[in-house]
Amino acid sequence: MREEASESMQDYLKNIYLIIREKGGSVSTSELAKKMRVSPPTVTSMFVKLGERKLVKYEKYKGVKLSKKGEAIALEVLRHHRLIEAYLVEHLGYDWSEVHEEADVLEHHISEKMELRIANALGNPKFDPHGAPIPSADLSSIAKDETTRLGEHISGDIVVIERVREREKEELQYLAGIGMVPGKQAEVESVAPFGMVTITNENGTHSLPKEIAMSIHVKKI
Amino acid sequence: MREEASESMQDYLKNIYLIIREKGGSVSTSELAKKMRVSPPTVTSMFVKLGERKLVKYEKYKGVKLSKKGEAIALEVLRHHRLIEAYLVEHLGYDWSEVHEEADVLEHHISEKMELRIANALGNPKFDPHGAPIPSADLSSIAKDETTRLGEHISGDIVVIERVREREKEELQYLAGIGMVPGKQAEVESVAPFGMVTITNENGTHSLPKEIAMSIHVKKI
DNA sequence: TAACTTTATTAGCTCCGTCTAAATATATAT
DNA sequence: ATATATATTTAGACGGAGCTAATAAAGTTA
Repeated sequence: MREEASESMQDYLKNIYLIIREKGGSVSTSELAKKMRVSPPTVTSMFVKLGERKLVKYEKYKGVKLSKKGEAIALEVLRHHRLIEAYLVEHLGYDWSEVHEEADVLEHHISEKMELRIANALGNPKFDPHGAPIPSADLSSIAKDETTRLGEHISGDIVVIERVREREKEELQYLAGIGMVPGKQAEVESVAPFGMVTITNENGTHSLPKEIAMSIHVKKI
Repeated sequence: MREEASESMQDYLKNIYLIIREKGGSVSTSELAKKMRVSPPTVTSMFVKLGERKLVKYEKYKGVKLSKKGEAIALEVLRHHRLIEAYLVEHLGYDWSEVHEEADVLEHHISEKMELRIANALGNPKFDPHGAPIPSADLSSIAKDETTRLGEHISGDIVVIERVREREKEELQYLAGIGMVPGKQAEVESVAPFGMVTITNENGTHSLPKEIAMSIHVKKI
């Protein structure tokens, strides 16, 4: 499956998928250029190439959407990424916050066989250590997101953390340090006009900038 | 360390190292081209590039030798390769004969941190599942080869297998099937003039072509 | 040693993924 | 509605790693 796309193409497909899953619609040149830290012309030329290979539907000046095949490749890479993250935490003693870079590389290089063995060793998990859903082996499904963002809540809400989106390692380490990891509870103390959220949990009271609060997926209880 | 060389360069360095370790001297263009399945001009241009980067000493028409730095990179990659092979067998249930391809890819993509964790998980082994020595973490040493080749022995010799060099997966599977794996014993029944070696072990009597017999490292007992 | 064979190098091309600078489309604001 | 600002694409270049065809050096043999 993913052998039909180069490592670089796989990366573009994965990032297109992630952006669309988060905001829907299509992905623009500049959006992707920023996310992948390449120049806009590089993205344009990749859009053309992916379009020719029918991995993407590309309309000039209107961005791309994934084709069925493109989505399958994206899901396969994402499955690898998240399984690897889980494996590194469960079996090699990595910390939750430091698995991302390693997985970002290895996701392109493990075989089908290794994917299977890793999944088995983990008991075919449905979520990775950040709480992100792992696509199923047949790439047919991925758990639907039924969470809200911490940044959308109001004073008094008590929530349980379901997922923390991938961010800089230092930010994740900080969150881990204050107990804001999947499975833990927190109560929203207040929300400042500019979006700063203050919460209290078993570790005390902490304030989080809006952007961070929007990266924390929760369920109200 | 190895970040100073591209994946492709790492591969050349590793293969140069392996050839020199086996036969000494220097490595010729055609030798390496054959081993790596690329054309001779491709090898020549890589020799030039590695020479410029001082990873190799290249003399026109006389092949290459590794520099200190080139050897260190080769050893690092080899350490990765063999640790990964060992890990796949010990922790992910791979068979001895099927780990090579996976390791050949992953050797270039694991981080220092992962190398360390894998080595620890394995108890810092000195040999991989084929019996090949694993370079030490500081790349200063690699176990000296004190074995002979099965193909060098004569009728009546009883040997214990120390190592089976990497070959085609099917060949390794065959050898595993007849009990010719590191740790097992065998007696040399006869050696035909064209080098065919016939041995008897706990699985019965088997004949091996010379080339295979030369890939099996043993110690006489 | 001269002729021939084998091995290695040079020349020049290709594809991939990236870039910058210039041109053009689209979106926004006066 | 026009001018300006922003986003996107086109044009053209580059480095990496590979290839084939042509040339040249080294090695071998008569």
